[in-house]
Amino acid sequence: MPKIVDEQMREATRRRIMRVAASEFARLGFDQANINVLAEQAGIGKGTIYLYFENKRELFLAMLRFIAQEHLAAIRVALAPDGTLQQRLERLFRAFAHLAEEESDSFNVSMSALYGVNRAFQTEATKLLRDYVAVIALMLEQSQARGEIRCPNIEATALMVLSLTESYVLSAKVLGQSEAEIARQAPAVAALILRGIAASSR
Amino acid sequence: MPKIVDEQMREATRRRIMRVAASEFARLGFDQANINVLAEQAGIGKGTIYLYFENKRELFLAMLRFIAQEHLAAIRVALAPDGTLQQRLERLFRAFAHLAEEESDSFNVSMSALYGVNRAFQTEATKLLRDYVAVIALMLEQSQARGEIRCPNIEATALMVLSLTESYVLSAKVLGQSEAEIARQAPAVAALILRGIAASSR
Amino acid sequence: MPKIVDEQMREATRRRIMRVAASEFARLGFDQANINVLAEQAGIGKGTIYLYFENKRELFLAMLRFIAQEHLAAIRVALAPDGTLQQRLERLFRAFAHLAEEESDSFNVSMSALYGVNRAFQTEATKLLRDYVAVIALMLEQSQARGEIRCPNIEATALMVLSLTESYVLSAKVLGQSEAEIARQAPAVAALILRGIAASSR
Amino acid sequence: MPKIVDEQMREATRRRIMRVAASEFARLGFDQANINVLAEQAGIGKGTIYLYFENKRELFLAMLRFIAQEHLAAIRVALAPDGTLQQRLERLFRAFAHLAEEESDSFNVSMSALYGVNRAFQTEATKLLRDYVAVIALMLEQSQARGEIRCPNIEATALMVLSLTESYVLSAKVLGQSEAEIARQAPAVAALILRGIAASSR
DNA sequence: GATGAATGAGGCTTCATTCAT
DNA sequence: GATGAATGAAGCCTCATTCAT
Repeated sequence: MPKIVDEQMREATRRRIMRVAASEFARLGFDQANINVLAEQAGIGKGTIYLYFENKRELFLAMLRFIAQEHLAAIRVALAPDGTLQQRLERLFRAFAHLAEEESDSFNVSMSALYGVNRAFQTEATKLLRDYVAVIALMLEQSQARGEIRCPNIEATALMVLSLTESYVLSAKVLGQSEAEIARQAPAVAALILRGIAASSR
Repeated sequence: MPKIVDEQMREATRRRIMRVAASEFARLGFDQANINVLAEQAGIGKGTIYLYFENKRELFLAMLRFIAQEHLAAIRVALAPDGTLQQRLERLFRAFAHLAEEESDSFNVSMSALYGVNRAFQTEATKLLRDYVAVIALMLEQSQARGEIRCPNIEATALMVLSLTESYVLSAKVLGQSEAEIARQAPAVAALILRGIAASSR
Repeated sequence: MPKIVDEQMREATRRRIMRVAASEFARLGFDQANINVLAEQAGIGKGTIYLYFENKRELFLAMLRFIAQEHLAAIRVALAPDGTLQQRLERLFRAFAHLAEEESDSFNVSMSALYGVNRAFQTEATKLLRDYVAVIALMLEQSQARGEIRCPNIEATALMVLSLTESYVLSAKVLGQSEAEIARQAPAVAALILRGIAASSR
Repeated sequence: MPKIVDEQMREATRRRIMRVAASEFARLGFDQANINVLAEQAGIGKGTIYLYFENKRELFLAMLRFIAQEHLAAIRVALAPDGTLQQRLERLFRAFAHLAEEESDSFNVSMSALYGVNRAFQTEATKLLRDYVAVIALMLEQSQARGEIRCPNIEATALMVLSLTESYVLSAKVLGQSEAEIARQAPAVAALILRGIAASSR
């Protein structure tokens, strides 16, 4: 029995559904997104989705976790312990700018889940937010260990870093700036953050 | 004819509906919010809502504009030209922290419209975002005229101020911090912003 | 007390409502016609209609009887005992052609009530149909008394006269003929009927 | 795949819906007819109707075309080139009398669409009216070719034949005559028409 | 008497979900 | 396992009617 192949097939289909779901949910929001259309775009039958996900809500949550993992992976790469903190922050900013442009679907869905009103998903979104904060906190701890900064409240600072980075990118996008334009502001934003950290530690 | 009284009555009802609508839309999102429930909570008949608003969408937009005005008024008060720029930024931050706590419904709805995925309202939300940015830009211009700062790109800086303030409050709230806790961070955040402005102007 | 004037006023308003009702019912049908619009067109308040008619249905029926009376009056004039039967039939045909053109609202409403599916009004419509038939039957009796025709079944013949005349005009109108074009066919149709009567009496 | 069977099933359901629709629309008219009731009577779920027809209006139109086809078929049979023109006209009259009795639902709906006020369907109804006229015109042409009649305006004459036949049957029915009673008048009506044609051709 | 703001029953339609094939 | 035809709950909105002014 080609058990492994089947398992791979199954996982591939799961991902295809989630990929399409991200696109549709980003385009229309949770309620307006249509399972039938989604199935059609994934090239499978309506009923098939229910063989992979219990219901629409669970599909949404699975997709949310899936893209959060992808984003976290991208963030981890950006925050690799190469170079100065300033450089790492710049890479983080550019990573977000890139996600917002290249993975705008998943970026939008993610933002919407975090800051959107749909309380049905707030619990899950908060968990994801904590994951993001944790990754950044890890970087700050490393920098502190290296003596680059002195930071009394790592968690709050990590949150500050995340929220500034994220929301700056988002606002810039809403106002119509291109990825290149946004990326160009990386040094300034990174510097802003660094000084902020320095300031708040006094 | 008690024309004036009637007009006041009508406006009062309009506002009651929008207030309830803000609550429901904040709790459930646009699609899940139910006009029947909304009417019930406003203490009026189902059909009555349609005497005040053309349809659900128009009600949402009217409510959005209404709370944006209220928030803008609060922001203008916070940014009154008293004290130093640092102090004005602190007041701005506290004003947002206060809105997020006391007017959490309208704050959530507003955030959701700005950053949520519901593209149906993106055009309107962008307009409102520009209003917020304009008010902050005005303050920056005043500060520049006074020689407090030197700021090559007022608009971009205003956006930075807004997005940092807003998203910091939002994230802190999502992570469970109280208004008092958040407000305590006002000086640090304001300082962060100020240094950021100084940094980016060099 | 200006009782009489008031009574005249009241009757005038009643007629104005019915006139507007005929127009709206003809344009949209019973269900699609809107009482609010109707009131507006009649220049009175929504509630006022209910001071003159118990409800929408009763308004429709009253209007139906009212226009039937008008049409019957026109038919009686056309069938005045002047000239030959052929001439009277021609006048009848032209009267219908004229009604269909000049009073197309009431003509349509009338036809619709008679032949439309809305069984809610069929009883009343049947009564009116009998009135029409009776007027024509009277003419046939007069003609028979004068020896113009010999007609074993007056009622059936009257029905035949009415239905041919009416439906011919209606069909011609549906196919886009003008009143003048239709009226030109009066002699032919009258002759057709006359020969038909002669034929069926043998 | 049982493609053919499925296709037959689908067509059967489509027809069952249209049959029930004819009944309900005939009983209540377009607006008063209720999709829920209709579905219940067809023994299917509410939503199922929308798998077969886009909306209520389209269902009505489809039904209208469907019964028009059936009636046209019956008319064509009646007008088969057997016997004299008088005989063919008698068969036409009896066919209508039969339809009015046996298929009273579809007959009523058809009449209502043709002569009712619901302008929403007037365009379609006019098309159908032209089809009826065309079939009769064909017969008249054949008769003319055979030298049975001389008819300068075939179309107008066909319309005359149709409207007399149709409306005579309809009126008789409204006045409560049975199919048998109506059918008995076939020779008289046919003769009437024939003489009419002869008269108008002179 | 006249008005029109308020009401809420009612209906079309959508769409997540099921289940027989 | 995959499918999609069928389902029916749910919701927006209209409009005839009422009634306080």
